[in-house]
Amino acid sequence: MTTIQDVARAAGVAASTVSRYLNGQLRVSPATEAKVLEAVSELGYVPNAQARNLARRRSGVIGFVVPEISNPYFGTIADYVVEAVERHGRLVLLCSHRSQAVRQSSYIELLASGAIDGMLYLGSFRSNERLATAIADGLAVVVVDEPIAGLPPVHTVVMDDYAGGYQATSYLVALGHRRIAFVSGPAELGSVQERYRGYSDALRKAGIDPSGQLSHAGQFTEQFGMSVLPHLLAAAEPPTAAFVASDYIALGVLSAAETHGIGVPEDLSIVGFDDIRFSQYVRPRLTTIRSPVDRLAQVGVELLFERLADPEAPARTEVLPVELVVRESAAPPGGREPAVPPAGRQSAAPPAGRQPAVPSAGA
Amino acid sequence: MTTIQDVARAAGVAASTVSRYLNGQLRVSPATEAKVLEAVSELGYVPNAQARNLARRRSGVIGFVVPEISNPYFGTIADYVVEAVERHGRLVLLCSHRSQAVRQSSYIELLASGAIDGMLYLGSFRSNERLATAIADGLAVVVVDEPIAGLPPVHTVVMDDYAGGYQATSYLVALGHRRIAFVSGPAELGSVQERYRGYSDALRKAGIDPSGQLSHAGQFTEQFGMSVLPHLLAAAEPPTAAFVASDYIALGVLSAAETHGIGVPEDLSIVGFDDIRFSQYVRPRLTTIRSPVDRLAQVGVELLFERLADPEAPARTEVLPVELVVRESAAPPGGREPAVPPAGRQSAAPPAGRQPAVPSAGA
DNA sequence: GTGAAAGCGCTAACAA
DNA sequence: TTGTTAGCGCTTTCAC
Repeated sequence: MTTIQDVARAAGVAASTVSRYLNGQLRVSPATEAKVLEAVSELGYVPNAQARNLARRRSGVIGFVVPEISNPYFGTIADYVVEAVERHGRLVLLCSHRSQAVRQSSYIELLASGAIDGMLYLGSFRSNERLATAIADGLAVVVVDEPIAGLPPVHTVVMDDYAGGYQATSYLVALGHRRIAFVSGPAELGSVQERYRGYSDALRKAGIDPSGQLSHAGQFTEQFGMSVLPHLLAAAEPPTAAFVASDYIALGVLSAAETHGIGVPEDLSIVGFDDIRFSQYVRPRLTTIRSPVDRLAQVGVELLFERLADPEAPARTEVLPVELVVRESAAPPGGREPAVPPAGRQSAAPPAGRQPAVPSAGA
Repeated sequence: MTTIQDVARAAGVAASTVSRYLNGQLRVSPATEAKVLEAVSELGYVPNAQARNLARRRSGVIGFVVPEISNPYFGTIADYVVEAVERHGRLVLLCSHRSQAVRQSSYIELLASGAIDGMLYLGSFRSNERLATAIADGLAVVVVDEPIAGLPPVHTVVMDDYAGGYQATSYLVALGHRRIAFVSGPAELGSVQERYRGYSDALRKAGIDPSGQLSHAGQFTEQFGMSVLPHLLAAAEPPTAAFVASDYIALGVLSAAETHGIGVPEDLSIVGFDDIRFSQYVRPRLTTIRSPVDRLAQVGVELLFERLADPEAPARTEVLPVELVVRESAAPPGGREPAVPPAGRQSAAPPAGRQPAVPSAGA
């Protein structure tokens, strides 16, 4: 291994000169520059990352904590995170929730030990006490995608789940549906609650009582979607539509519908959430709410670097707008012609966003 | 930040004692142990990773280089990689091919700089000169999933693509098909070529000339699958089956088939490759070759740690067995009843594996 | 079993 | 512009 000393010696200058030149902190004389450059390429010098990090008191690494990277929704975010982080000249350490580091909550130690400079946290739990402690201790973390309850003020980026729920439901209402089920992931999650709130408000606005509707909460999996369909069909008055607040679940519902001989959208309209890649390949193509995962990652990374640059700045929360993507899985009840022209992407007059905890609601 | 010196002082011992005790290199007297332990928890001491790494001359981090983590096939591997690496007490640095670090080939520098101790390389190129140089320079890398041409001897883990191609094709032949198309990803990839070789040999064994069959190579995407179907249908004598050497492509073919009114498997049988998660949710459920991604990751990580422990050991190549998973997308031609009972998973007498470059072939 | 001391390779004052 | 001098916090000989 060749060190900066070797280079300095070969170039006939001091190590600090080499260091500063290589770090662009110094305009050196052309002569020195030439000598240093030659020595570097001659010796094939590559600065030692550990030594540099020790001296700089940072690691140059950002941790990305995520439930499971095999889920393409998270994987897509990861790709954008890597891209954004590396644009900042740093690297990404991957921590699956399934993994040791996270299970033992030792990802907090990753921060404490300086192995990572900051952390993008994407959790699928309602709350996380150790995370709360870490944030309170001043560790640099940005919460992403799923709001975590009970945390000290912290930079956060989430989708506008409320607006998404509102748009999806309004669209179904506009198509003429009156019995619209709500199917979603774990009921304790903030994102799920927001989507439900949007759904409820859209129903109320149409004079429909949300409490009279079918509602099922489970996991964000196809399996849950498949298992939930029979429950929908078994109702005294089965719904003619469902707002399925996750494309994964929606794909399962679609699959089960085919098995049960239920036509989509003739017998059952479905609007999903997320717009994962597969949603445009299934039949019928899934009408869904597109959430901007690219923005989520970019904004998350930006906030983290802001936090790193200014630990004192007040915590911000960014709520990213979503949009309805009209495809084939929703139509007027009974297979009638569309009452509303579903031309391209459109939004059904979304309300302002997540913030208004109590938007204009009818009984 | 509390340092090991602080702990030593508080415990009334030397820093080296604390260090050795904490690293389990030393049995200390109960009295010292108690004092050290108390000081540690009292002060909330967490060792500084940079300093430790500098002294130890390692980073404790393994790099995982991958085309794009949003692809669930790779994402699944990543989950297993993280798990296996953390079992070894190390961490995983994620490098997408799309990312800066990899595009500039500077992931080589990650190794040279000591930012990572070793690298799991998953590439989707036929060859990579800089990688070859790095390996020749003695950097610790293990090539995974896709063989790379022109590399010095290096630990490698791949699927038994040849056997997979052979099994898939034999199965279609056994069902009674005689016109079996081959659809796959980039023709220059070693894995694709192996699958084709298995396909060809299986055909020859059945007395079918592979050169008389339709063959299309493209990308590993649904889009390519959708675009390829019309070419299949346009043939003078359209194939009654296709070995689609990637589930992604197969999903696209399935989707296009529905659009074109082609029944699967009645009009066209399809066998995929990989057995990605979605393959069991599409209709018809995809009959495919399951490749053991969990094993791939585990073995890859094992080999890397072997390499780290013994840089001199000769390079090994592990070829992982695959298996046919029979579901619904393949049936006898013309929708007749199965000529072969497709009970559960079964394999159609796979030949030995990848190694025999020229297995028993009939004209 | 324990301590003192010498680095690991780099950066960052402070001088010159 | 360049060199000198201290460390960064930990591990690891080598004595005791």
